[in-house]
Amino acid sequence: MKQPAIDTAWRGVARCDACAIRHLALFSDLAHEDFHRIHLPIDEFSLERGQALYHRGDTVASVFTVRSGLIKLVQHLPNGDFRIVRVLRQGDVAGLERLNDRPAEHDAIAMDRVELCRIPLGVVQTLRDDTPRLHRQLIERWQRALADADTWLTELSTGPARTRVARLLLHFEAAAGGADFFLPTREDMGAMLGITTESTSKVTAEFKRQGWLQSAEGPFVRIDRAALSQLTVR
Amino acid sequence: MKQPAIDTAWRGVARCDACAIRHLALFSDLAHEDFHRIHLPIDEFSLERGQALYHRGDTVASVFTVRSGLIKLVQHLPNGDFRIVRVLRQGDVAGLERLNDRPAEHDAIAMDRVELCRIPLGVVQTLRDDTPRLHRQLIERWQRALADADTWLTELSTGPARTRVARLLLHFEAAAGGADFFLPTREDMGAMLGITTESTSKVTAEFKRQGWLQSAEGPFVRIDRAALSQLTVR
DNA sequence: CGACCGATTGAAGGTCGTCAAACTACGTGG
DNA sequence: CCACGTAGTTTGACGACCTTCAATCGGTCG
Repeated sequence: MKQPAIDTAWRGVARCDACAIRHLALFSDLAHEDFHRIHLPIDEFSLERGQALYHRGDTVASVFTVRSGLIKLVQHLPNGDFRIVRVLRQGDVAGLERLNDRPAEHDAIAMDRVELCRIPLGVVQTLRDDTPRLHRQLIERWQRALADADTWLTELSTGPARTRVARLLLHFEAAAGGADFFLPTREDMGAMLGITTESTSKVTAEFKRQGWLQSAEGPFVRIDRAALSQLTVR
Repeated sequence: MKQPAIDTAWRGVARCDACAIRHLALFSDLAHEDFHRIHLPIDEFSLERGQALYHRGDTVASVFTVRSGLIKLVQHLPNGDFRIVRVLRQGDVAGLERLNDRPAEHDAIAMDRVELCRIPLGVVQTLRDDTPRLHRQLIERWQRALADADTWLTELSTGPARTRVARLLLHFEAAAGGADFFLPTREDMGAMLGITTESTSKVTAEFKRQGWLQSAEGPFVRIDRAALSQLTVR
């Protein structure tokens, strides 16, 4: 379960100004000239499912941008319980709290194959104070993370199990832009919803029998949005 | 239930540099000269229990500092369910999202008598870009709000009801610096914990019978920290 | 093939939600 | 001063839902 943490396939120094997901990334608003001020290397790498990007308490000198795949932020309780408090996807930044010189607050674990960029803290810190555009982006990220957190509490941790699962599926579908999406393990879904793995399995199995949840290519699924929406109101 | 929102006892223009809780407030790091740059009036006012500071969707041109009392941030679901996603106390800032020109994301309601300062957005915005100290404070607040949100999800929305109530009580006591603290209504506690008012009442009543929760002066209570801590581990 | 991991299913028991009633504290008005 | 109304708390009975424990199944990888 516990991985030694980050040390994986290196993919070479990234060229941010030619980045394919630049419009989503932290540096989306930077002007061309701003990139000349980046001296420190930004490299691309990837993680396999289950590998840790960092652990709670770590003080790595980087933040990370998710290029593809899903990262779960996990928080543990002294008694062994744990919850997934947030899921990061394409364009999100992992390790924002490091910008304040605080140790990481969660374990960050890959939910499937994940591609990332490592951005040295120094790069962000120097750019932040000079370029209002980056600055605005950072605030924006913070804002979004907080709004997400509230949504999770309100929508995904409230009501009976079937309702929560339905909301989670609708959420993932919406985040994928309405397309087929990656269905997490039952254990992970349970940890997001505050219910057991078994309960999650029973509900998803029922949804499949009803035809409201169908598997598509690979680990992807598709849902009957209308049917599941019904479950969220009652 | 629904209050017309903010319009109450005005207490006069506040003098921030002489503020009694300045060390806790948003402007704590500002130098004396910075205060001369504040032209817009900052006024003090208060709310009674149940009154709204603002509602979801509002676009008031202010943020607010809590001088005393407790403010709950409430989020509603289409089906009528709702959760309290955070509680603001002395020194906290309400309406941070307004700094990004976003409408308020919650209903902000006084849990008891609350004293506040209204800070016009303009004041914060102009100071923010010039003074790194205020800037750091803002990031700091954001960070804390996010950490709080995660804690609530992990500790207060996980496990059986008695465990959650125990954790909530310990939380409130810790936030009060170990002193006697204000015990919210059962309904509010339930809305924080994701359980019903009745369940909350049954648990707190049992705690009282056990002597783990005793009422002190007025609406205040005191707890047996050791006993309640036991409940959080099992 | 055999081991392992995750998903599924079932049975049993406990917890919690629902519904309803009684009780307390408090403020209003007769 | 007391009656009454209101709002919040407590309590109980009952049933639904969820957790727990355990077994089985399916697929993947060595």
